[in-house]
Amino acid sequence: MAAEAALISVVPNSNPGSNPEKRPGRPRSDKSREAILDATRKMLMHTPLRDISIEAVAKRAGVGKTTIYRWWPHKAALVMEAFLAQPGLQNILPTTPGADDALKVQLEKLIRQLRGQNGRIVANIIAEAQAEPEALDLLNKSFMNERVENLRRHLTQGKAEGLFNADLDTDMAIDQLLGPVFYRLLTNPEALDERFNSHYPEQAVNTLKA
Amino acid sequence: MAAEAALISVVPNSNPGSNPEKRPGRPRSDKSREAILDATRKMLMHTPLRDISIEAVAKRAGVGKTTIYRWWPHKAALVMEAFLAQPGLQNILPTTPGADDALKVQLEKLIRQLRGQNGRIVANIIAEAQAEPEALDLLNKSFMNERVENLRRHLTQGKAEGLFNADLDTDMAIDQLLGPVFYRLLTNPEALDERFNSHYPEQAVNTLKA
Amino acid sequence: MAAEAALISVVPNSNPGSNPEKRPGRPRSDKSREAILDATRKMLMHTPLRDISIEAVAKRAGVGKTTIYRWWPHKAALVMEAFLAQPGLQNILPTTPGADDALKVQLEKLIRQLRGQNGRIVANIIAEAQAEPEALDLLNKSFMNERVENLRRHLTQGKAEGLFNADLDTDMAIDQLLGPVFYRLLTNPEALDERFNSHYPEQAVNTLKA
Amino acid sequence: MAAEAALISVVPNSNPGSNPEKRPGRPRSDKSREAILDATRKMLMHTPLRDISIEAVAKRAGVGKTTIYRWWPHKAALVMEAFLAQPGLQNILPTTPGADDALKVQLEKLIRQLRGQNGRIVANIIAEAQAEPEALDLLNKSFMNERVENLRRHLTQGKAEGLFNADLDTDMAIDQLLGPVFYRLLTNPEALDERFNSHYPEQAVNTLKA
DNA sequence: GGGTAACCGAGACGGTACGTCTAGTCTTTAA
DNA sequence: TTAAAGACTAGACGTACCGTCTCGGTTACCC
Repeated sequence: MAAEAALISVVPNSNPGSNPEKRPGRPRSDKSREAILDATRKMLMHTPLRDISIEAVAKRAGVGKTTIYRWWPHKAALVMEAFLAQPGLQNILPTTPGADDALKVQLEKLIRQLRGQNGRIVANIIAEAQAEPEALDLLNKSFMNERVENLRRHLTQGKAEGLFNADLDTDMAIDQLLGPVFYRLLTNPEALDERFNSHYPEQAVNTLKA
Repeated sequence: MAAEAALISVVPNSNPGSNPEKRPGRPRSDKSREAILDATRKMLMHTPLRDISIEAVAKRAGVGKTTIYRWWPHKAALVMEAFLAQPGLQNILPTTPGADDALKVQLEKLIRQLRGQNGRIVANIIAEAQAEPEALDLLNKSFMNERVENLRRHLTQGKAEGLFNADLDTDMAIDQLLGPVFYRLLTNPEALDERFNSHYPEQAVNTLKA
Repeated sequence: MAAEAALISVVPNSNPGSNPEKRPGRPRSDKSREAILDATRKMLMHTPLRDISIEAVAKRAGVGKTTIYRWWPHKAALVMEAFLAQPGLQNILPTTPGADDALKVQLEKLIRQLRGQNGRIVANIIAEAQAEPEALDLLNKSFMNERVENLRRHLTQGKAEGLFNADLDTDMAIDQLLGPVFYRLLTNPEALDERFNSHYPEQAVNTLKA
Repeated sequence: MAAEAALISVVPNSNPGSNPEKRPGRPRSDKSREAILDATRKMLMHTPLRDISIEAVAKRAGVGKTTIYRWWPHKAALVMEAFLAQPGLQNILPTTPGADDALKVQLEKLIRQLRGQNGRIVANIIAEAQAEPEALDLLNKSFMNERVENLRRHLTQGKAEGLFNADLDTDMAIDQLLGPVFYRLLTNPEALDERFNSHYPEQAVNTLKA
């Protein structure tokens, strides 16, 4: 739910008005919107993002191209909405007592989310974002930030508790935790395997300890 | 020179035979080859990889499109050869006494190489490689591996010397060192700044210490 | 006008609906249509059909290639429409009293139309049609048939009047009249000269007489 | 045999010198020559002339492209030699007593030669020749002329015998006989059928009679 | 028997055009 | 009045051939 809200606030024009339908003119077709997102989702299953064209999405959705261009500024925005609005990508975490355990749980959850199909899609979104600076922002806002902030919270707490060294650079520590995961995702995705998932969080968090 | 050799062995057909020219037919034109790589290099200076077309490279190089397609299977392969065969990307490192210092020096060198223009290009190559599995291999073989192997050597040595914990997973440790660098490169390139360069290698290597 | 109508009914999609424009979406651009036909006509003046490329037509007309491919299935179809829709190719004949004179007039008119530039174009269309069976149909429907039918009418009438032998095979007689004209056009175009025009119709029609 | 001689004298460079092999250098390879003509013939069986490329002929014949370009100036020249040098295309006619019968026999022979596969090829050659003036000459010299001259001989004889009107224009009469055949071949090849063969020569020759 | 000349195959070269696809924009009708 | 449909210009894609060229070699003749 948090994800949904964040997404909506991020994708411009996604919901044209907060008040329920007060604007003049023909209203947006929800059928088209769903058809577009559906088509996108289905194509993401078996096609690299690079090879998905607005044109193809429009054709598959039975919709004019303009309808897509009106509501989403980039392919990246469309894909992000289609992708993130699916179940299993929310970042709801159980509350755990220790800051170190919380970090580990967060990392495990992330790795699990990035394995297989979904991982490929995220990798492709990151790739796409290299040529579309706005998309990079969108990616950070709709996917990265909540993970980052969660890590930051626990790191700060851990520093306060003396679990981690007080002069540890928090931003850098966050990147030390997340970096290896995305590095594998992008340069050697098969290495993001079960073994990695069961050892990496432990080793990564422990090396940060005071 | 090591880079050159590695590259040649990696790009298929780049050197058609190891014995000096025994094949029939008109031999490959070195002039064209250079013109193509030159044109590619120049376009990389000011254009995002996504917006560089084979067509444009051919035109700028004064060469037929076929000549490019004959020798390079992808845009990624072409770009990789053009980019990596330039000076300043070799990974020649001064020999340093301690394994920990050696690791830091390697990381600093890498960060310096990935800042600015070159960093954008590498990021774009990684992005391109997401849709072209062969290109990912090529990237690993021609750029990543020498860095990785260098780190591995020093990590192994460090473990032998008791500098690092003996049961540290070396592969994972390598990714812990490299991951954050590429993670920033891809998701927040401005963060790959001077400050990062002067603190990250120290902090990263130290957290690995026994 | 008859030619125009015939042509339109023959070229598929040329007029997308018989009712005057009720479909959604942007309507076909008449400006583009005219520009394309114009460009084609102008290129036909000085270039053999074989050397006219769709690409060049598009460029000269200031039009996207797709627009041409959307509306014309072949180069032959395009050329045929461009060529036949020009003035001087309609087959309006003065009514003459005798069937034999009518035949002569029709042949003279045809020979005059096929001399010079226009003849070359028709010859090229016939040539093009050898590799494109659809184009052969189109040629027959839009150019040949009206001449053929006119000849048939007068031959039938002539047979009824006893001017020609009653058991003359009409189809064959038509080909006996037209054949030599096209034969010269294709194998010896210079022979389609003034002398031929002033003697052939007379001799051809007379040999058919009872 | 006459055909062979005529052809050789027509295709330039086909026999590089009149004296039998006195020149220095490696002599022309007859094996390659045959392979090229064979390959061409085989491709003509099932491919429209337009879609036969020199490149493909060379590959099929196991021959360098240059070898073809060295000896034949056009595709049309190559095809003409390949096609005409096959059996069944010589125009050897039994001597018949009457000039009118001789004409009929010549026409029947021609129609039989132009039915089916061979007819398509001739049509394609005529088509090709529209864009290649030299080829038109070659076609006339190597195929048309002997038929034309045969018709002329018999027409002249017939006029002398009083069988045909003395002031009949011979050239025009020739075209009246041949025209319809080629006209059907090019614009309506299915009409070149058995029925046509059994009626046309009779009707055509008879209409010429005094 | 060495030199020279013309041939041969292979195949790379700079080009042109193909017909398709996609990007974004523009111009209608439908709601 | 806005949405949606679909035609528009522009231009890259990767492929097929064009006709030319440059190799290493071969096969004759000529001295």
